[in-house]
Amino acid sequence: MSKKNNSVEVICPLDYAFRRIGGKYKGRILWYLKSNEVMRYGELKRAVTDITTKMLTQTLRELEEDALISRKVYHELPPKVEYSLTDEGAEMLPFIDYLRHWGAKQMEKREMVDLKC
Amino acid sequence: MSKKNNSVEVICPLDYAFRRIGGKYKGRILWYLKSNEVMRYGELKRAVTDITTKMLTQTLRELEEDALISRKVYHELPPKVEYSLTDEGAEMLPFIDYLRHWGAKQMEKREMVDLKC
DNA sequence: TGCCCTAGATACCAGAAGGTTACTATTGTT
DNA sequence: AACAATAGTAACCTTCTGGTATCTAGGGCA
Repeated sequence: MSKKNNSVEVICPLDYAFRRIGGKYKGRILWYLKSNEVMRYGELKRAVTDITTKMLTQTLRELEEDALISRKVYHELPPKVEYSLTDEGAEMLPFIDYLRHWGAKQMEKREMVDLKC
Repeated sequence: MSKKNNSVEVICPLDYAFRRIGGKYKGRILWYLKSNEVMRYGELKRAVTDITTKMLTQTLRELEEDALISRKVYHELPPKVEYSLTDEGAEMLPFIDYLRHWGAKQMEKREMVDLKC
């Protein structure tokens, strides 16, 4: 998320992992990419209903920097950019699945309404 | 984390789950509780080396509100309070394990120093 | 009497994360 | 000539998260 590249970072792996997949939209983006193999910028924008272009771009850049997704630019007009999971990103899927199910179960228990996302 | 109890919350289970276990120290606290069965406030304070009393108390309250840990007060002097995982909290452990290992692997790949926490 | 212990509470503050709005380039279409 | 479509940028502002510092109760102990 943030990048304090001053000297050697000594941190807890759990914190590190959380920072890499935390953030308001990262989980959902990875999730959508799982189901769709490859998605264009606009498709993602429509999928993550409440995201703004600023946040989408920013989040995609962070995920790319972290090697969880890859970005393929087609030099065409109008522009076309495709996003897909990398192998490292795909490794996060079991974990995302687990969290989704757990979250859904908890929400049910609390009678919260599940916005199927 | 935050509680905006205005009307019915309609959210994505993934977001919901992230909010419940996100936060700077939640993962680590759950992790320590896993290894120790039950821990006192002061023990946790010493375990989570960089946490302040404010953040520890706040985080414990949130975890308790979310039913991930339980809090047992002994009415003694000096005070004694024990924290332990609930069943729901224990359900998070596989996920925490997964994240920890993934984080450790990634850190190794990036030659970062693992502060064993 | 004053200091230590435990398990916090409280007020105030800084910085990070995220939101809003407007703007960009380039080509095809009407 | 104006507009649509795509994939963004940039400046600015607000909110949220976490940090700092100080204070609490109530008994044991020197």
